[in-house]
Amino acid sequence: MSTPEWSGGELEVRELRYFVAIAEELHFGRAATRLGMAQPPLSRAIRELERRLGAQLLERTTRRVSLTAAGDVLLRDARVALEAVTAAARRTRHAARPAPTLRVALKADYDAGLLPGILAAYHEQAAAIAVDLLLGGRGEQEQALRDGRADVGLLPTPAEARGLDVEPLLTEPRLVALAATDPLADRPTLSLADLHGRLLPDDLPASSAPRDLAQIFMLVELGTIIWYPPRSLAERHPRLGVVYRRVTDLTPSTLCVAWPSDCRSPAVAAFVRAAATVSAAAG
Amino acid sequence: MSTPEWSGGELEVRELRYFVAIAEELHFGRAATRLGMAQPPLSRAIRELERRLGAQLLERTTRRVSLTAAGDVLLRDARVALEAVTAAARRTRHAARPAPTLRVALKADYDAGLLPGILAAYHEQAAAIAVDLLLGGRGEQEQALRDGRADVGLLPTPAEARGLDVEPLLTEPRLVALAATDPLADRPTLSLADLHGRLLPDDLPASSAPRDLAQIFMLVELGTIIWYPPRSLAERHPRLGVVYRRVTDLTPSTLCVAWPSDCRSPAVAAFVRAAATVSAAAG
DNA sequence: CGGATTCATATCCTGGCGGTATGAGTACAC
DNA sequence: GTGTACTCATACCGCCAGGATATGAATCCG
Repeated sequence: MSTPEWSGGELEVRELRYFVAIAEELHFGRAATRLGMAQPPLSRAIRELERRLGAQLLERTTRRVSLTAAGDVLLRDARVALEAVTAAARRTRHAARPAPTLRVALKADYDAGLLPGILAAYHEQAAAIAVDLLLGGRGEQEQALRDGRADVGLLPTPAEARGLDVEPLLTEPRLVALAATDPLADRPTLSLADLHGRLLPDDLPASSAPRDLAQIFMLVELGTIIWYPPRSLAERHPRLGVVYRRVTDLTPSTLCVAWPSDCRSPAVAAFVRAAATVSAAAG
Repeated sequence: MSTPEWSGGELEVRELRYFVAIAEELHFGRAATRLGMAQPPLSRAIRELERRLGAQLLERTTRRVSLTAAGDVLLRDARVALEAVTAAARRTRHAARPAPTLRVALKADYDAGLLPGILAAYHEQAAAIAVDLLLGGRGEQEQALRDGRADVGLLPTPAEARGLDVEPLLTEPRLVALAATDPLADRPTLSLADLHGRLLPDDLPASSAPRDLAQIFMLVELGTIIWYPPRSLAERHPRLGVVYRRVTDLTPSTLCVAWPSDCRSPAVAAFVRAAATVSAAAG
């Protein structure tokens, strides 16, 4: 049962990149420019791809290009496959370095104070190697783990865990951060209904979205936004002009350790063990 | 941050296939034969791959080939990436068929009797399309889901859920199937300790491993092996010469519905909903 | 020490892939 | 309705990537 439904040649990474570019641009000319090539060979490559798959991927008139159902399927799967290929290259290049490191992806200040303990426990283990910290914003940890830039991650409840193994470490409530001058700041406890309609950091347009804690604090102090940090983060960042209040019905935040599910590296295993140990001791 | 750590060209599917073949054979000549090509171009391709990755993948003397640490990393990741590429092709080809079907992978008799109900509930939904059943042995369901031959699976507690989303449907105890003539058959209840040392179907060498229920039953009746079927399966297969007994400390079996985690097909969603509904009604 | 085995090197050649020039179909202005 | 601009398809050319064959070099074994 090596290859039962064989209906033509082999998919190639180059073709997948071409197709993704066109599917995203829906325009052969622009896609060709983005790929750094001319339009005709691109047209021909897609036609060849369609022939080999026995599937029409794009509806095209001379004025409009659109995806077929099959094209939509390929777009999703091609992105996943390309990600896997680049991850393979990145991980291999890293593994070949004279002294490979354990690359830990995390979001600054979202370690619930566990990081120093975890690192200490990790370094005591035999399988431990040097650690590189990879700081990133919301969601970048998952991306880094999937595309091979990181080996293990420390992150609050991953939304998109596809391809990752996850181990929860610590669950803690989130608070709401308000301007001290906010009318609601007088009340010791709030509910989500009280906060309905308030802007969160993610609600701002990308151009003015805050990129770090200092920017978030400024916007909170001004009353532009409110913010739901985990309790441990709030406790470590007392700040004039900003108050924290409990919110009765706000879902808590769970700090997790995550790693690519096909990973067999002893260093990653050691890190996960260390994290589990420290969280058990803390919990 | 398009491609920060750029250290040479692009990995290609062809090269990954070459590398996997060599890594598995650890012999250039045999790998070349398997790939249907001559040995020299294969050697050159691997050398080029190593140059582009900046990583030595294989230690070779004229008499022995072995994987380096980096090669081991690439072998794992290349397999995953190749699987993703062939899955993309298979799914696209299937989606392009005039009337695509929902391909349900399952293990015969391991549906806990839920399948008819699930199919009925599924077909009542608007998003339902025709169903193809894909029967396979242990572990083949996961494989089929990952490589694009199946869209959704019904399977007992998947061991290797990498890249799959899983929803548990029904947990039920497993029993032990014994020859009626077995001394232990006199006792109403057993423990794992009583059965220590007995052969299970998986313990047999691949050549004589049973491939279906009839073969398993024969071996059980002969006393060659014992077997741990889920209760619902045992109930539907009473059989002369074989008795079922409860085992106090045997882990139960959970029937699950599983699907590729990046899937957005409405037909799959409908099937999962139907399965959840039926299992809730049954539970 | 000689033969067998196996990976590397040298050289040739074909076909795939990209480029340029041009055709053809469609939307839109007026 | 007709011209114009836009965009995808076709035709054709040229280069080099990648495969084949022949041979060399290194190691193991008797």
